[in-house]
Amino acid sequence: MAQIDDLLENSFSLGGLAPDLAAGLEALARPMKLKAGTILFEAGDPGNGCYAVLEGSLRVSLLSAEGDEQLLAVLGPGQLVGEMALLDGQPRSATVTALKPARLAFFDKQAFDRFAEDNPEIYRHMLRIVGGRLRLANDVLAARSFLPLPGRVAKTLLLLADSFGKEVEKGRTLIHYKLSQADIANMAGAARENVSRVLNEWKRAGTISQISGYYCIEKMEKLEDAASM
Amino acid sequence: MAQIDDLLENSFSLGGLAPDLAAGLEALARPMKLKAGTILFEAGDPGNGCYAVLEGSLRVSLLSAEGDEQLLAVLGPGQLVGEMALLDGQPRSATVTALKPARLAFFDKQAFDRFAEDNPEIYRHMLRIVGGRLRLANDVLAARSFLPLPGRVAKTLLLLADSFGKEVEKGRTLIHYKLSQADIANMAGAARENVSRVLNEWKRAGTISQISGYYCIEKMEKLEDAASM
DNA sequence: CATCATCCGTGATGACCGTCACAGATCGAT
DNA sequence: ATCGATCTGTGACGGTCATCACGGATGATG
Repeated sequence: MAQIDDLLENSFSLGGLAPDLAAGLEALARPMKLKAGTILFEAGDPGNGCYAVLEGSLRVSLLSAEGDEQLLAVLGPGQLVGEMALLDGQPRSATVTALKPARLAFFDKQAFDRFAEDNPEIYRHMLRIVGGRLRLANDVLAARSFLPLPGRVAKTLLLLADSFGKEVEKGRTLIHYKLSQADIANMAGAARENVSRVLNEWKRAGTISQISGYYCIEKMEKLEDAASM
Repeated sequence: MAQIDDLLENSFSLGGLAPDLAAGLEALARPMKLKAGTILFEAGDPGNGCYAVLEGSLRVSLLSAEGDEQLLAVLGPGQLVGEMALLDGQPRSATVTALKPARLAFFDKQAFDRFAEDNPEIYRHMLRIVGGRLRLANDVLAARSFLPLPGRVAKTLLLLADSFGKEVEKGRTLIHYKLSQADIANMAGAARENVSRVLNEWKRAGTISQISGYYCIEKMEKLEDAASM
């Protein structure tokens, strides 16, 4: 359980809690595993708690009746998911799946509520997380509204770089997550074929590159420029 | 100040607070007026507090560099706006304007923070509000991703009916807010001309009508059907 | 290493919808 | 009541981008 503790104390999303709170939360957490390719929950399901990612990554997406996907986010270790269910009793608003095996910590709604009643400061923390999500959502919507296809792809890469980027060298940012063109297309809201064309153009121009399958941003400015509204 | 009190206790957004909390908030509120056509704040401004609408209505929107607008919401009396600034210290993420004169109650960030420290239950309340906004944002993004133009217009009308609809008669819902086609277009993410074509088609089919300028939904199912994904 | 599944590149085609253009309608203001 | 300003209806045109089609690359798996 030490690892959960570590994450709760150190991660971006869960960090900043007073030690006694983190300890209290740790006691609530129920560790669990998720196999590759399985669904954690689907939009419309009743929400009975939330999860923290300990290891692996989860994809959060909206699905249309025809099976089209709008990828909202890919969450790595330290991120919370499904937290909305703790607030209102509403059903889950998105679908969450694991591509590769993942380890999670589950927080039961009832237990969490009881804990929060005694430690209401925890809400302040949740507010910051949910607020951040809202900002992100607005940002994505703005991109969708104002930017043409290449701009949306640029925006997508920049967002991914925020979550998974490692500045491997001065000015070069590696996106340390295995992405298919289809993934990028589903985030940017575009057809895979056109994403392919855009990415290749940028590769030829030296704006981006691929290092053993991982995308690498070579000229950040070019992308920022394409993504600016 | 009795009116503020009324709103805080009765409104959808602010209701449900324990009476002593509502009273405490009332003490914090600073009444203010906004003239027609003025900007309350713009995206990028530092956020120093939040506002509750007492009278009139505000439009929340994102603006592109070229002046295009993405209307996120129209808020009527009882709604909170600018609450994100209370959570993190981030700048405002959207622009809020008043078309017609409005009366507001302003909550200063510092004062609010101090109050919330003593009454942390208030955060639970904020969470429900922000969570609702996030759900809405995802919903709008899904519509943008999956629905063709007519579907997005239908969705927009249904959303507006949620905020401003009065069931004037069995099955007929009047949207009690003055909307131009341009407004609807800016919410739906479409060109005004095409919105015009869609609305007229629906008028001819008897799906909607206009009563002294206000739109009225005659056949809700038709719209729901068009907006379903 | 052979086979199958997925992923990727690229052309051709055309639909959807944004833009332009403009006339008629509506509404406030003087 | 009149004028200007804004809003609305409708046609024509063209661009962006989704879709289809398919061959080649890459990578998992027995």
